[in-house]
Amino acid sequence: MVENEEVGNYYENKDRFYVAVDCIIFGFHEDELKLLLIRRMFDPCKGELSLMGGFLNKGESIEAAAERVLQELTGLENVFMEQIGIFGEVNRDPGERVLSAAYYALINSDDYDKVLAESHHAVWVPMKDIPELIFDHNLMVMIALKQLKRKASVEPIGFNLLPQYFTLPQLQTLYEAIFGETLDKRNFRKKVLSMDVFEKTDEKDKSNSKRGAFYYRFDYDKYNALMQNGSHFAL
Amino acid sequence: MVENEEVGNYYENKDRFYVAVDCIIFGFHEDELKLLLIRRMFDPCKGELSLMGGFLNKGESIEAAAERVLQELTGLENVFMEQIGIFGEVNRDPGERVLSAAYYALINSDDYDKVLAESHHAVWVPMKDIPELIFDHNLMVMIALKQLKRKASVEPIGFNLLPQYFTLPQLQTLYEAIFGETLDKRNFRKKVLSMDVFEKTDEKDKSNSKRGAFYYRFDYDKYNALMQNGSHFAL
DNA sequence: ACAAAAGTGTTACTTTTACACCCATGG
DNA sequence: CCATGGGTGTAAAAGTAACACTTTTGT
Repeated sequence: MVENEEVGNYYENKDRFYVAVDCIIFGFHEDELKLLLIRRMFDPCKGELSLMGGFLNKGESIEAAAERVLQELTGLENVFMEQIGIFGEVNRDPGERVLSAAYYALINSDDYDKVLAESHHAVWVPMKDIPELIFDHNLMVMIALKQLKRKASVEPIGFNLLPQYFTLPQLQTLYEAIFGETLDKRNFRKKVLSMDVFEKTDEKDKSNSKRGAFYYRFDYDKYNALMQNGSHFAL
Repeated sequence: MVENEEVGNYYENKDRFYVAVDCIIFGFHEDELKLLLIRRMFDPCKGELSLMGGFLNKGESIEAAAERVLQELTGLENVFMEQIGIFGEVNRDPGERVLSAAYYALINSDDYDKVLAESHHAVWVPMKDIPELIFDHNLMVMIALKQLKRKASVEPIGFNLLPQYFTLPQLQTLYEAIFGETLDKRNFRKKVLSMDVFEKTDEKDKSNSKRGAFYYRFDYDKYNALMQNGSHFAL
């Protein structure tokens, strides 16, 4: 018995579902990897912490919805985002059946619209202090972190969490935070610099030491050129 | 202006969407990696090739829907499946707006319900000969293959494509098919056997040579035990 | 006897890890 | 002048990649 042999009315009497997007927004501040969460001032789960989310609209692609939701909280556009999947357990949202497409985003935690974020009661929470969140948001965070680790070990996406100019000690601390392990200073620098996609500047950051550490910037052009030729990035 | 400050009726007047699941079903036969596709005997796109799909039902998790769809075609249960993401471009399905969650599955291409598959006009197509499929199914296939490669290099999932008993030459051919590159016989065997999760039998497969190759089987218990102790699989 | 696939070790090379001291500067 | 973080090279170890001949057996 092949149910589909019927003709026409293919979409008739199929069920339709609410679809949300939720954003796992990573930032890096005070040597820690953090998430931008919101304190919900609305039901369901008023007063609790959750990821920033929103509903998918008619005529809007899922990716566009994720970008819109991120922008509604941070004012940012053209941010590095990656889908981690759709979450569709029947009772994940106790209020109504809602499917949720989760995306993680990497932002520079100095450079976003703080007033806008404030209006959503947003707070930065260090990864190691993430409390219980609503629904299946803790699961989403766990998977996002796993995917971030994997991706960061294979593509230079960490820079999205730093300002344009950054020092090597900063970069190392960032990667230590992402991978959750300490790295050898000399080996780290050796590897990073051997990629030849960093441009050293003459400026120094003296906020962390008397001597000061040189600022570098990531050279996207060099990087793209290398990628053409089958090179491979790995940290 | 924070749109969400309103109370109650949270889900009111949000849009609802059709949600489908599509299965990228991998098999391995005649030294080739293949996909199980269906010739559509129904609209839209009647007569064309597509992935096996189906609509998500009320009260059914997305994962359950994927398992059901796979079973509708193959009769199989408890199959290795993994989500590759949700596809939500507005016009991906020209008939109606439908979101689709894509899953890939690994099955043993000798062991499924062929009559059932036949009734859906299913055909095995070698990966290298995949023609143009409907909608965004080619994109899904591409991403599934990428994910399969990555996963296979880090977890022993290839066995799902083979019968319980298999020979090392078979195993090697499989991995060559997955990765799309030839592997050194001695290095391959060395690595595989060094993992100590294979049990050699006394039986030989003589279908490919006069001498015959010993059958092995994958020992899931040994594997799980090793994984507990922080070991790491990689091919 | 021979064709055809199965099976088997060693060496060079590349990558990864471990490790300790001097430098520059503001206070 | 000294405390603090920034910067630098080398050697051992592990892992990966390259490579050729012998074995078995059905025809």
